[in-house]
Amino acid sequence: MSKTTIRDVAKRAGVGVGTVSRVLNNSPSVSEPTRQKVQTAIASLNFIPSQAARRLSQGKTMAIGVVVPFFTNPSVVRRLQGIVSVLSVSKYDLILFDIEKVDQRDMALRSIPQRNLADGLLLVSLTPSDMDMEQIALANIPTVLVDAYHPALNRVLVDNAAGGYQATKHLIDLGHRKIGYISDYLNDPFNSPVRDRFTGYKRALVEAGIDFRPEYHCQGEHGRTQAQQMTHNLLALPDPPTAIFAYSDTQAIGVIEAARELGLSVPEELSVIGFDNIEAAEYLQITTIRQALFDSGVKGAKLLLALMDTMPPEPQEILLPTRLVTRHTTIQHTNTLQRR
Amino acid sequence: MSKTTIRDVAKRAGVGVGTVSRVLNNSPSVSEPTRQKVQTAIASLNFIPSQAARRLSQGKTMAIGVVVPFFTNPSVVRRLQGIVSVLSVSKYDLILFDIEKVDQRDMALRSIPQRNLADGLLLVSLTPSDMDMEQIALANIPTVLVDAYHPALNRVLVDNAAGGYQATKHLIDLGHRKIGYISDYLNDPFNSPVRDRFTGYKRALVEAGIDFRPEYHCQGEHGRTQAQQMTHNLLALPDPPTAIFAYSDTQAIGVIEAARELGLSVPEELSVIGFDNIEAAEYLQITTIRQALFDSGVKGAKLLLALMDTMPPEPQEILLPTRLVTRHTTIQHTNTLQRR
DNA sequence: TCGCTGATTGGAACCGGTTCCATTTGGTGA
DNA sequence: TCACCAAATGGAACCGGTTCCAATCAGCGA
Repeated sequence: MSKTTIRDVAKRAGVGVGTVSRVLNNSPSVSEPTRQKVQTAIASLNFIPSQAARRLSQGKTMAIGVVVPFFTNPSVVRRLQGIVSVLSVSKYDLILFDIEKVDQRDMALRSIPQRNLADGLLLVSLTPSDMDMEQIALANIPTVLVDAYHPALNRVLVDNAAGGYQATKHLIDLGHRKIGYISDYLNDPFNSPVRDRFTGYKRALVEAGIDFRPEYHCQGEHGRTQAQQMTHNLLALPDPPTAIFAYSDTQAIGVIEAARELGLSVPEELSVIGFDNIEAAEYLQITTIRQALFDSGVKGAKLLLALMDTMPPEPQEILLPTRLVTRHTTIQHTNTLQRR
Repeated sequence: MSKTTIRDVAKRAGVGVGTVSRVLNNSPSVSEPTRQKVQTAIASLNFIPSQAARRLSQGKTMAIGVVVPFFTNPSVVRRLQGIVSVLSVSKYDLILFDIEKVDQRDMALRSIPQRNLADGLLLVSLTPSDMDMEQIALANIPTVLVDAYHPALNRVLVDNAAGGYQATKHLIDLGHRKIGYISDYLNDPFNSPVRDRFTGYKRALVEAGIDFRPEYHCQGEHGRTQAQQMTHNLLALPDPPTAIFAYSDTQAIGVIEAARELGLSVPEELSVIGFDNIEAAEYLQITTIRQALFDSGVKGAKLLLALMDTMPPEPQEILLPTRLVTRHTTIQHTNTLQRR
């Protein structure tokens, strides 16, 4: 079927292959009558040029690789939506890689740059190790990190420390002194936001003259049910917190579910603040820290496209702000209310 | 740079290019000592074979194209997650195409099959026209529709008519007689589920001896706010419905918001049932019709992979069932309750 | 009329793999 | 010792575009 090649077209049109190629690429140095002849031949033969051949001879793939962890995570999806919105109107194809397991991570981050099947790379919420970095540098392929940091790479970052601070400050301003923090594992080398938000949390406490209480910090796998379990642990403490800052909205939902199970009303008996402002947070009226998820994808993709034209020597950094969104899961703390 | 080719490797290892190629492809007809030599050379030269060249000479792309409309739609995302979960552990790369605008649709559906940059195609929630079909047939590329129908194509379908029936039946069983239906435009040629669910809705009414009232059916653009507006219209009728069946959970959320604005309590004064069972429906405790979103993606991707091995002459069809999930937005209708 | 220039055009070489055919080598049975 | 066969290997041809250089041609000034 589609075995018609540029040579067939050339023969049919009575011209050389070079001329056909020129017509295909809109080269200005083809006379109008010739162009007509070739185009007629192309149409009558139903010819479609082979991407693969073009890629090989040009050395360009016209594709951008997007690497995403845990494609089920709503905030990752939102960032990806931003990326897609930019790339779908660009001339580049989008090749999507999903990393679900830790061991996939290393393999992928090492092999993807090398297979040179993409002219550019976007890594979403994935902090490359120095070893990964080596492969990326070796491949010499323009790369942008979205929601991840490496000094040698271009990046779009969210000010997570500020966000953590805002969240905690909000609770403090509401009169809370006993504030729990539920998060992913702090020592995950590939997740730096978790540490940044924690830093903000502690800074807000210190500023308010509140001692950090290690037992108020729970860490575990990311997820709603895990957060639910951690909340049960927190609230079972002899002196439980009156407010909980959850690392993500997904986890905040788990916190709220745990409270419901314990018969605690939110926010009257327990204030809860999340992070991300995913759509569900709006539906559930969860107070949260908004970060520009969609926009981080947009910015990252645009930065990459710009870099692919002219690679600046210095890695670029775009820092996006966070903002408190007050809804109905946080409220003024009143000492009079007896809990439990 | 990554300009090392198979010939460099061959020279370095003191063998022929054919042998290097054989080593790369794990051909059994290479002696162990030779394989060692070649592998050493590969490692020392830091050689990575070029995908583009391989694709050209093999005539295979090792990629699957996935075409998705409105990538912001949660149910589409969920299906895509299913697809990704299968493809990310396959040997195929995933090329993602997003179609946001109607005019993109035609262009994409016509050009994507032709550019033969993929060995297989998955179309999600996109009903191809006969003209599109022509292009697909012409390209002779294995294709599977997920949540869309065309007699000539393999497909994974959800029993939307049954789902529409279940939803309506549920409301009827609860004693409702005045049941609104809020949906996308019925005459959208590319959206067949909207008609199927409507069919189920009417069938349930007929079976129960309830006359279909055209004024109870609102159609409009898909979306939460649009549904919100339509609900206002419905509830402003002289004899408003006591229950509303929304075409999607997203729209059901809009319905609930409209009810809240009007001071109507759900479900006491207005029962609401959605469709899809997206995650937000669980959080919000919305009664809905569950369809296997994620699973439809999984099934579609697996079907495609199977087809790419052996293409059966007859188009395959997989029909997935729907199931009522009762939560807290529907309740027994009581005539005693005076509305408005 | 001739030489020169710029605009078109033809087509070989190339991109970097795979494949297949020819050749070499080692081993086996008679 | 020789014929024969299977295993291993070398390398030219090929996949289908692009690119660049050489060739042709028309037009123009001298």
